[in-house]
Amino acid sequence: MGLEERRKRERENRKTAILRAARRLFFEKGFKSVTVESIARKAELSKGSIYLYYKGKEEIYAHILLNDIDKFHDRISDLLINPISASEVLIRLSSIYVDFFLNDRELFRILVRFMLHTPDMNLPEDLNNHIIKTTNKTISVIEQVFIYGIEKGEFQATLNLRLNRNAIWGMLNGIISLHLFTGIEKNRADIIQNTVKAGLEIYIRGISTALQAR
Amino acid sequence: MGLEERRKRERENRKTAILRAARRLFFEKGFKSVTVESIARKAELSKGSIYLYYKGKEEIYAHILLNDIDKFHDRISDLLINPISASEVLIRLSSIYVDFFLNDRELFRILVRFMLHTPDMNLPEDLNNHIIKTTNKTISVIEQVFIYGIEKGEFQATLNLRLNRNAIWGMLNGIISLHLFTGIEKNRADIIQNTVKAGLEIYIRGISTALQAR
DNA sequence: AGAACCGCGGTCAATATATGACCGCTGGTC
DNA sequence: GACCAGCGGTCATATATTGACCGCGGTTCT
Repeated sequence: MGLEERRKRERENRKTAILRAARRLFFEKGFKSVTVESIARKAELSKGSIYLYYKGKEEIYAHILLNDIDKFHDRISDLLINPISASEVLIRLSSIYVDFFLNDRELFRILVRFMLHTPDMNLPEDLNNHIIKTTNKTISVIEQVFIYGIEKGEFQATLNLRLNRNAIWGMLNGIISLHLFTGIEKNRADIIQNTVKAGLEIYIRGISTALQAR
Repeated sequence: MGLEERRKRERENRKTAILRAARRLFFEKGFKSVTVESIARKAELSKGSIYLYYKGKEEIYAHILLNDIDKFHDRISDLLINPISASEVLIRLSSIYVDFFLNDRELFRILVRFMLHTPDMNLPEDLNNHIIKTTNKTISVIEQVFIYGIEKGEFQATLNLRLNRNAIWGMLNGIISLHLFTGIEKNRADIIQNTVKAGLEIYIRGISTALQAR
């Protein structure tokens, strides 16, 4: 209700307005071909004002990445709260994964390049660390699901965690990459989701104890 | 989407924020005992800023009156769009009238003093004219209802328009004044509404053709 | 190759907006 | 009638915003 409070609130609003504007632009054009001027216009500000809120174009980009990565990690982590079965969690996880990156190709591109150790731009040190840390935490969720599945007797106890984690991870990225590369559009997302789901179910069958029981 | 546009929009937002803040204060304390500083605080601005948007306290008050009067007139005018019967319109009109002024005592006080030609403050010339004009238009709605009633054969054709208009108008104001004066509160509004409705129905019976038919 | 040019990220003097200490007046108190 | 308190309104100061401008890296022209 105060006066200081109002200015603070308005400052935050400006910052998020810039982020929202920039996010849409980066999403559809990529980092390089988005100009600061265009961000300013979309945020209904002048170019100079952008620099009152962020150090520069790169920092804006960094914030967007951080937001997206954290949001993604949160969505994935939520799966562990009330797991029904390990298989189910894996399937949901994949669905979230695919959905997220089909809506955020730019982030996907960044993360893939990160994984391949060929980043295409210099991000600030701490952002780099954050990305690596959060990505690892997210990947480790898959491992945790495997552990949970083994504990519940759902998966074979002899499962190689790292190997299987990498397999799932790779499969997801592969399918997404393939579809993005071949230019499939967002409104065909269901096709991709079905492809992933089908592949995953076969994969899960391969590592489940049910197979052994027969 | 533009930049000029954003600033214009924000200016309007500030103006309405001030008006909203001021309205609440005026409503509960009356014109004199509301300080500009208190309006500024409620609108989360400094006192000086208020004067960037309005010439002064009086102008703010004037705008509030204008808004309220126009809104009131609109609500009353809407009744003429799809009239069911003249009696029904009169009853609805009275209900809106009472409801409106129970929620806006300050405006009621002003308008009554206007009608009695004893305004308690000097308002700008054009505001004065607007109030008089709009008030007359609103009063004339009652006359139009009578005319409509006569045309539909609902009321006696010999009805004296001005006399009956004044009677209704006076009755409404009288009942509201009485209740405001005796300190009845807003949450007892139903009692006032029922009083008005009962009185009005008797009045309408008095001027309706149905009586003659018996 | 290198000259000439262009477009962009980033800067900064100029402008617009917001603030609150201050002024003069008024109405009340002793 | 001298004092005071409290208010509406002002204005020098502080903060926020703007867009013309700068320099640099990349691209085209000769």
